[in-house]
Amino acid sequence: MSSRPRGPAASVKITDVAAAAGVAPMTVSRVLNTPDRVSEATALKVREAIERLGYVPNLIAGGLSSRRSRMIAAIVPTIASPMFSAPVQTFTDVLGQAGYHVMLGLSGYKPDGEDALIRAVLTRRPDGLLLTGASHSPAVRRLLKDAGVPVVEIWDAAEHPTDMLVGFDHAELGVAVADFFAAGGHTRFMIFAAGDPRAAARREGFVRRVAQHGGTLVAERTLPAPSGIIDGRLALRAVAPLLTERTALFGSSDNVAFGAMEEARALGIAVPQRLAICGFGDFELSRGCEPPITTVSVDGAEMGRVAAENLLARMNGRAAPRRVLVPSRIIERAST
Amino acid sequence: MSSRPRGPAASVKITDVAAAAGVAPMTVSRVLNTPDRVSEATALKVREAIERLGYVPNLIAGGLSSRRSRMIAAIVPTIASPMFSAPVQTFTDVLGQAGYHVMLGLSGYKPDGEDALIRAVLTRRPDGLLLTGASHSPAVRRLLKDAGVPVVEIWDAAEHPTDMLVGFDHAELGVAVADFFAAGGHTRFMIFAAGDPRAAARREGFVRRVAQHGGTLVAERTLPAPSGIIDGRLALRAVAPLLTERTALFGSSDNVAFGAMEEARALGIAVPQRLAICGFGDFELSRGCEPPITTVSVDGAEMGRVAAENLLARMNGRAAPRRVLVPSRIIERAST
DNA sequence: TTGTAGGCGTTATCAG
DNA sequence: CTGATAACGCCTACAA
Repeated sequence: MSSRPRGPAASVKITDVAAAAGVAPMTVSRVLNTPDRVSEATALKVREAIERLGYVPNLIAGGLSSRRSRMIAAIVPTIASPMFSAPVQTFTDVLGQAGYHVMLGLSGYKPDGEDALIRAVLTRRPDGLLLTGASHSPAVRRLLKDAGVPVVEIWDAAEHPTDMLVGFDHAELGVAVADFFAAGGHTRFMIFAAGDPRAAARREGFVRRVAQHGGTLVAERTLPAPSGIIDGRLALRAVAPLLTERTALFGSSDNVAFGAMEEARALGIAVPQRLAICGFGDFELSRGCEPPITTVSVDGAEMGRVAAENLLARMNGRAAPRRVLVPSRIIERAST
Repeated sequence: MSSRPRGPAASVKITDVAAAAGVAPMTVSRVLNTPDRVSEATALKVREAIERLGYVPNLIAGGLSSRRSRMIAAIVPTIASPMFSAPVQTFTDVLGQAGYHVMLGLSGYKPDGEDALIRAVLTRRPDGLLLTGASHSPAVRRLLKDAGVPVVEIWDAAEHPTDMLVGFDHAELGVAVADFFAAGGHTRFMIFAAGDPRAAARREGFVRRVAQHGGTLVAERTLPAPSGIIDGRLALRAVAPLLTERTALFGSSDNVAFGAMEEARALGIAVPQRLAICGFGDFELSRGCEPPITTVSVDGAEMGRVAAENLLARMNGRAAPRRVLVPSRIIERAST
């Protein structure tokens, strides 16, 4: 570990600016943080000095003193999927505009990845936390409560969120897709579900409802998380021999659905005549491919935006809803 | 702005642990940061106290004191594209394992987005910076030099990087694609290029080489950045009337190439017979679709990994290469 | 191997 | 509206 000699500008501190402007350090601080509490004349002097010296405030010091880090941690399984990159993108944008920075935590899909990450992240004293899903270890829940940090959970709809939640019910969504297929006259069903808890919930709802409709679950495959196009292709290839009659497939994501569709084409299985396909996520792919794929749309970007706004409200001492359910809806396209 | 009363655990500080363990605060610090300089016996006592009190170290305070924030800022245009989400993903993973956290900065595609972001981010005194591309405003270059922070630039191959660079030459890559098409006997060419500087460089190399081969540039379209599947479809539809003879198309990304291919199918234009298509990025889509699309592979994940490692080397006082060129290669598939 | 003193750069608080 | 003072919680540097 080498020590860290910094360049000239980084060593300019608030006292230097204060001296140069002929005011107290506290006045410089005010110019930066609460400009309306400073006379225009002194503010001008101070800003000139800041500019001239190339002063870059040190928010580490500021954070220690004020006990507000102005940082938010966002913990998602991965940003490789639009499922999570979309909310993180808008979350970061909205908070950035409010002067907050986002620390990115990637927990992967191992259940214990999150624990260590949250523990590590709390070390930075974030002013708020974005978590994915609402099922966390008891240790984590206690840690979060002790830390007293506002938390917003997305992509899930637990009855009792840790703190705040912006999400939807995956099982319900699975039910809706089963109903949609049944309304289309389907009696034979398949599902390709990824191994993560949320995909499992969608599967559970779907399978349960299929049974209620008296339908036949011809086959189901569990895919790795996160699952992709190739996973969808392989899964379809594996179940292809069972596709003797008209069947409805619910894919774990639009990528999976697309992969299944491409493999069906390669195998000469007609979509939607012999195989009807519904995806999940409304990725650009599902409406850009040919034929476009029916999917369940949940607005990830919107989830990120609302999560950011609720967190901001909370951090500014305002109230924020504990539980926001975002709408999900089936977008019917040519694949069904 | 409300003040921030924290829970019980957050108020436990190193002095509390020290008292509970019957040692000096400095000893607790050593147990945490340089365990080998502490006897096993005291380390045990301290760890027990940490556990019992639920102590969560405050890295803000530690950072102020040590002048090392253990944070790295990663600034990319967006994480909505695999182009950038892949390197950010591995970058974050590798640094996370080394005890660093990544602050995410999304600069968009407006040229001035980066300036403000870098300025804001330096305020946190990051120990290192990841930037996208190597063309930054003079103001930024000066700011970075003054800050004395290690910087690694990815996705580009400027002759004189700001500090370190892990990338490749986009113009050269455009040339290679033109050569590849020419070797396939093509004489008519098209390109769909996004508006960002790197896509523009690929276009420049491609167009230049096409001319050198005496080929005809039948058409070109500039797409918005970031461009997607739909952009590719629309662009192809616009130029379709010109596709009277066998033509080779270079797309700005695999998404664009895929969009073009789907639109061609919809219009009854045979791929690859009448229209040969090469994409860029080797996204999963290009090898998962039917037919799979020829593409230029650049390993974004690898770029992120190397960038992280070089930054780590530098931060630990070791030497790191100024300029690493990662290989790009054309992966030939059925679309050409 | 462990402890002591002092300061990192800023802001809350109170006084003027 | 402006200033003085005292933390914020930890680590560097030195000493024992």
